[in-house]
Amino acid sequence: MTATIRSRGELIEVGPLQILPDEHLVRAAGRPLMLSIRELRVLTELARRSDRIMGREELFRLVWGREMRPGDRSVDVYVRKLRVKLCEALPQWSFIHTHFGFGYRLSAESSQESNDRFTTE
Amino acid sequence: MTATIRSRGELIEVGPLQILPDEHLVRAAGRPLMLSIRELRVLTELARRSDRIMGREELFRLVWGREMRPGDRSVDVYVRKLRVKLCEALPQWSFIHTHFGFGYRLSAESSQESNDRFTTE
DNA sequence: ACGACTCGTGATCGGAATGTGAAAGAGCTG
DNA sequence: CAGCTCTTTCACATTCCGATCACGAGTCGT
Repeated sequence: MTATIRSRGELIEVGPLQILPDEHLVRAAGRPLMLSIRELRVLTELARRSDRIMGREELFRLVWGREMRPGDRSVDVYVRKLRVKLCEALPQWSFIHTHFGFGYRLSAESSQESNDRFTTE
Repeated sequence: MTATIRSRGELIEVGPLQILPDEHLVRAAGRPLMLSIRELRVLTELARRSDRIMGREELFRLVWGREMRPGDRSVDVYVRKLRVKLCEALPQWSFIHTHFGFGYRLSAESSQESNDRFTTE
């Protein structure tokens, strides 16, 4: 293998994340992330609609290819798994944001720029 | 370079606020605001009639879908919640103005009248 | 100034939505 | 089969929201 990065197919960039769905590859600041198939699919669908809120049902339909049964927590579980791996790779960033009652939103936000409002103490 | 924001459905703009009711999303100077369902509904109804005074009863009817009982302070409470979040996001701006005895009015007014255009990265 | 009414604001409470860890099930490989 | 990884499901913990209350501050009429 050469060191040349040849990216075929779709490339989705969200902040320091590079997602190449067709190559089953995600890079966090250049470093490859080890994701399972489901994890990759969930992240990909979220990334395709980054900065927008995605309902659980919609996300489930896109990833699992069928309707979500009421009470199904699969989406939450995989969001959790992704958060853990993303936080391990890029601790100062947060990516998957919960919108209570609606769903999730993928946006690259660094903790540095968003935490400057608490000046007390 | 910001990617094109694909926004479907209604878009209401009030100064530096972008409200997308169908996406359950509000942007303050481009940054997403975390609002609850009720908060979003109240802000949306106010924004649909921006620069006009809206009575509590009318606002309550539109958001809650029923008649307001006398002494109900729900509208006030949610106006308060919205003010807090809007002020956190855009301290230089004031949006929800009280008209004593009548109701509230949504208008984007900047306290720094000079040159403070909101920066759009 | 006084009282009556309106509004601001923090607090509480129950229920619901979400976070989280782990067990159980399914599939794959040697 | 034995061991592994991934997926699904479950149970419990935690957080959040919405409704309401209480009290203080503000506003208006007299």
